[in-house]
Amino acid sequence: MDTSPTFNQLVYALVRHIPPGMVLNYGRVAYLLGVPRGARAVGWALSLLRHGDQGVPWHRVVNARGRVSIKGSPQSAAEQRARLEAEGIAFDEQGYLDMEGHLWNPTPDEVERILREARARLQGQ
DNA sequence: CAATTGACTTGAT
DNA sequence: TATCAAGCCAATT
Repeated sequence: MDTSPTFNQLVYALVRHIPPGMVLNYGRVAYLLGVPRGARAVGWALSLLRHGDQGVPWHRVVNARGRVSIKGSPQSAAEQRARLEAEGIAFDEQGYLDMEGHLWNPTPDEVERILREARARLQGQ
């Protein structure tokens, strides 16, 4: 059996560490996980949380253009925006937020630590 | 195992 | 700024 963590599990592990009031875009999450072009897969992973987010602050992940990017569920998109605004992130009249001032930028060390403990915790599940 | 699915990204128009 | 086409990816069918 392959007990190594799936990509999705690592996505959740990293996203769980995004501080309130900070955001990350899909592409950056993928990059930090070592899959530079896996942005789309990150979106897929987060979409699976639709039925229960299990403490994963999915609302802190937006697209590279700085906008909420949830398709198919207007209510979920509205919820994401509301959660971000509740954390102090403002949106302009066109729905863009300030990525420049709220982009979470963890040190490589921190990312490595997060992933290491995630692997240890998920090992053999 | 091939096709399908999306909360993606970039570059061009 | 809005659209569109391509390229990419893990998970699901």
